[in-house]
Amino acid sequence: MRGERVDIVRNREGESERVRGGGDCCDMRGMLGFLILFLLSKKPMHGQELAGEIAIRKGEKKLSPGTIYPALKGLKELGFIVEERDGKTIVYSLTDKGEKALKLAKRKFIKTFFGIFPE
Amino acid sequence: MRGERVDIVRNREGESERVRGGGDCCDMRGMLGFLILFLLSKKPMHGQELAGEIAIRKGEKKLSPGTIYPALKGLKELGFIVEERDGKTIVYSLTDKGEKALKLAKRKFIKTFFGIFPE
DNA sequence: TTATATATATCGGATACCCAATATTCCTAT
DNA sequence: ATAGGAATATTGGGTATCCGATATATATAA
Repeated sequence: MRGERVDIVRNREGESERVRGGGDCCDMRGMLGFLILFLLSKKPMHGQELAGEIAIRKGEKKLSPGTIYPALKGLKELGFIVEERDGKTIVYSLTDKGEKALKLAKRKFIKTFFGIFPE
Repeated sequence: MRGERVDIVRNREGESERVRGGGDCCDMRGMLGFLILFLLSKKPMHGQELAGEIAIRKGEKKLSPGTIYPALKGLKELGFIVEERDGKTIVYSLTDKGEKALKLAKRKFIKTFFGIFPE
């Protein structure tokens, strides 16, 4: 089926559960640009590397090329990231503008979701 | 203009900056259902109360009725929340199913955004 | 050189998020 | 009873997030 989103999640007993995206509650879309900026701020990466890192964090399959490349293109057009070819790959890193934008977005994110993280 | 999203953010100098949603970086949409479940898990609330709480957290205007009510309707149809009329308002609270879904979603959220929050 | 594998890029389509505007319901005050 | 206000609800439209499929480019291996 097309567009189906499935997660593999480990429950308390260590069994893997197969559930609709976001544990059936909400699909946890969104904030892709934010997540990309955050990850690139820690380490410049190329597209597939980024997709792999996001997959690990989300516990999902890698984002399809139709998701990751348009997202990178958008951030580049906004002037938040720059690309540098490195052999077969294109390594992305934050610009100063991207750093500033990330900082603002982070502040907002933390305020919005305050209390979600266990102390 | 329609659909325009603007935030008011205070910068380091305490001046208020007017920026496109999410600090110009990414619009921070998404996860509305998740945020609603989280807030309701702390305290049952009615629609406008919820919208007010979200506005404070995001530093934005209150979500429009066209956003908050369909979101609540969806969560209700999924069986995650129940409503109880209280005079003029309808108070929403989590069901057991909603609690479970929130728990799973929280786990995923924390894993996805690990490192965003300053320790 | 040619084949293969990987990374990058684009396209069409589906769904979720979100808004402003409008409509409806319900309580309360007059 | 009725007028006003607040909460709730729906509608139409715009954008972002996603997917799978397909196409292109590049490096490496045969």
